[in-house]
Amino acid sequence: MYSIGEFSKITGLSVKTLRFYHEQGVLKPTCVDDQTGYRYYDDTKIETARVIRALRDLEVPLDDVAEILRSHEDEGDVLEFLERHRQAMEAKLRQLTMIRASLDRIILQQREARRAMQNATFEVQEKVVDSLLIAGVRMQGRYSECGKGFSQIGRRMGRYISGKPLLLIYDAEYKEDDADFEACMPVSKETTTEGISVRPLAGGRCVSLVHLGPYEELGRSYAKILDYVKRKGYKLRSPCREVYLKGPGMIFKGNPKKYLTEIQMLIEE
Amino acid sequence: MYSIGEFSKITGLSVKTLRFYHEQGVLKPTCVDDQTGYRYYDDTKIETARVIRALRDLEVPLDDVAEILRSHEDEGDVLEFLERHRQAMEAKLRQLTMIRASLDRIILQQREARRAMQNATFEVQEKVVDSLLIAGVRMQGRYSECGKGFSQIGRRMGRYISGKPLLLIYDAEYKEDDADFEACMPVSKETTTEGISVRPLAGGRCVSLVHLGPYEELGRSYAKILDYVKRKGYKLRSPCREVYLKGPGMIFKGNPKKYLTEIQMLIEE
DNA sequence: ATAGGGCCTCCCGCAAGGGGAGAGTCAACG
DNA sequence: CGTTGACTCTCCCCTTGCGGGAGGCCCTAT
Repeated sequence: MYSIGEFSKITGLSVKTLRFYHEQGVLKPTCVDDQTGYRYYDDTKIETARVIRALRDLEVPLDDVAEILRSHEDEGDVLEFLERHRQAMEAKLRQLTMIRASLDRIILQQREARRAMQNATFEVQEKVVDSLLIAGVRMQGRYSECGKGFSQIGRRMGRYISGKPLLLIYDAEYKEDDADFEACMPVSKETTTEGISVRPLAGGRCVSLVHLGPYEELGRSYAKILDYVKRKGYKLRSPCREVYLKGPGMIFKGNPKKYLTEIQMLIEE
Repeated sequence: MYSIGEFSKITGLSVKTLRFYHEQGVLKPTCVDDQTGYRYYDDTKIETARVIRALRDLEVPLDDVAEILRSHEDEGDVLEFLERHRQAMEAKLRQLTMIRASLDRIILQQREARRAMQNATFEVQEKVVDSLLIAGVRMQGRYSECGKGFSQIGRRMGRYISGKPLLLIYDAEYKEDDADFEACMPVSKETTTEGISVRPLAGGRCVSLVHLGPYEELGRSYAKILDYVKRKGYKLRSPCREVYLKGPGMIFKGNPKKYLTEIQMLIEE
């Protein structure tokens, strides 16, 4: 017979834990001294303790452990128990996997936003953009409505999004209330989804300007880039693009004064 | 201004949760009526509530949420916070993955044991065993020591184990104290590991007998199978094999009277 | 006799709320 | 103006699986 301290050293379960297991009826001492209340364990309890440890290491709830130990005679019950527990673990695992994926997306997004902030010159530049596969939702109305389109794409294509959201603007002139535009996300996989157009978007030479500040002040940057285009005598190819390098994130709305938006206007060569 | 019930419907956070968040200082009402203690929230709190929801959905601890909201000005801090949180989630995920793998192994083992119990005839049979890839630890001493070898293989090769443990017995005659044997596990991948020999084990025609009962009684079945071999005039090929169809499991020691052990003796053709 | 360690019970704490009791408040309806 | 039903308040206990500590009893050795 072992005292609780000795038994604790043998099994690796803390004294507190052993008392708790006694209270819960999971692992009862072989005998308890009436006078002193001292708990004593014998050798057969070592095996029981090992079983409990094994099950707890598998994160089986203590109540279930107790039940397993009670109906231990029939090994078939245990199998079904374990299968149910596996289901539970699997569910947790799926949830954690999704959380990790979300975190990865958010972190990547933040990192890119930070890099974009460092690289931005806030001057008109000429560059070549690659063609890329996009998923888009064409909309009419106010630009402020475009969030709906982005979230629709996010819900349907979440796993395949591979870049910054962008807006294609089909109007030749600025319209406030009845604009014609398309909310787009670069995607890595060509899937067919109702209401969402997945297709390649052609690249080419373009003039580009990164705008720092809230969307209401985009007009200032448009003026700057259009002035540049006019001086150079370039001919524009519709639609014009806005790439949201840094905007309201998935968690924080952020500070609009720090939003970064790249205006891209493709030109004919 | 919204009452707590209205705000609850707007944000999807329960009234209880809102009161709790107030108590924890995570989301304070815009004002509280001195007389009645009623909490009132304004529109700006909706955004805060959304942020909290987003972070809680990512299982960020409430204390961290509070800290994030306090130091919300600097978005860089948030990024590091999220990276740390990702680490934590990753650790949990790894643990869960290991638990799931263990559960899978145990469940599969139990299922196979059950099937083996149903299929066993307890008569000597002749059959052909396939060759299979094994990981083995050669040992000298008592058979009861073989558990060490199996657990060593389990620790090193856990992921690749693809079948029942088996023992190769190199002695020509029965030895008690100084037996020469090898604890083996079928594995799916040929890896090199110190102290463990991974190699293919040749198959072939063999006589086989499934033994039901504790290992101490194996002698009875050995007598039976050797008698059969002698009557048939077969010539045996060393080593002899014991396959542990059902023995002490990873959780339960089980009932030795229900242990199933298959004795396989390969014969020359 | 006393000192030191071991053991006992009882209570509080953790994370993130849920459930409910008992009492006070608000808004609408007759 | 009174009442009623819905709403809200605080306070307390519950969850899981223990850990920490207080205050007190027990055992053995010197």
